[in-house]
Amino acid sequence: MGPDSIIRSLGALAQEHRLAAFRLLVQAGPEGMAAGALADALGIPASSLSFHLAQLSHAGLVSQRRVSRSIIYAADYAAMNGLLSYLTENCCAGGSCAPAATAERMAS
Amino acid sequence: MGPDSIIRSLGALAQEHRLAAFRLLVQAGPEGMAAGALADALGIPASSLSFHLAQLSHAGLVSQRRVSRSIIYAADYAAMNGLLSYLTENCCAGGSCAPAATAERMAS
DNA sequence: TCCATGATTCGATGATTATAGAAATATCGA
DNA sequence: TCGATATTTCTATAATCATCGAATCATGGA
Repeated sequence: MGPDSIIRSLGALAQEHRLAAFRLLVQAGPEGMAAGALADALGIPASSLSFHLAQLSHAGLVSQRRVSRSIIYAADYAAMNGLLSYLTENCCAGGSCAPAATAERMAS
Repeated sequence: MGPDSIIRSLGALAQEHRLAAFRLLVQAGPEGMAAGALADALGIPASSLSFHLAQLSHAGLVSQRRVSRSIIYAADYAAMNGLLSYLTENCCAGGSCAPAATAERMAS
């Protein structure tokens, strides 16, 4: 996971609607959510959402599969893992800013 | 740390020169680095770097202090911690994509 | 085949971001 | 005070990004 891919991922999440969409997909779990359901939940036009989903997809943060007429999007946990790993290893002075929440979860 | 601040932080890091600058600052440690030294290391004009540092600063990811004629920038580990915490808690389905690297570091 | 549905692509527009030289500001030493 | 140094602010320009209606594409049912 090179800096280029990291920058694409960061850029993909650095936008109100895309961050919200990704959070919804994470909540939705591996089942994912149809594009239409996402557009409804976010209250934005389908064509706008499609633009944003394309960026998340290009960054590798979401996967998509067609089920009948719907296209179902799902968060890619491995990609998110890669992003967090990069940030932790390269932007954190040897873990000195590893989130406490993660530490706690790891300990339990 | 609300979504607004998170988006600013993500956007601040989602750029080649800014990500590189932030990584250098993390490597530099709490002592930080002068703006000029950063510009040299990155090979970009001072005015361009100043623009980028302003964004990192606005996002709260770096602090600055004047020492004689130089302005020394330093990474803000607490802010980075906040960003990682948010991503882990809101974009990670209950820690299912917590980076292994963090887990290992926590265990040692 | 024809129509309705779910979604993407196209196209135009406005907004934001990146770049970098020139000018301005702040500090220090002579 | 004057000049040199370190940095930022100003200004203009180019490039990228966001929005959304209209047109298009894919699928399934009558």
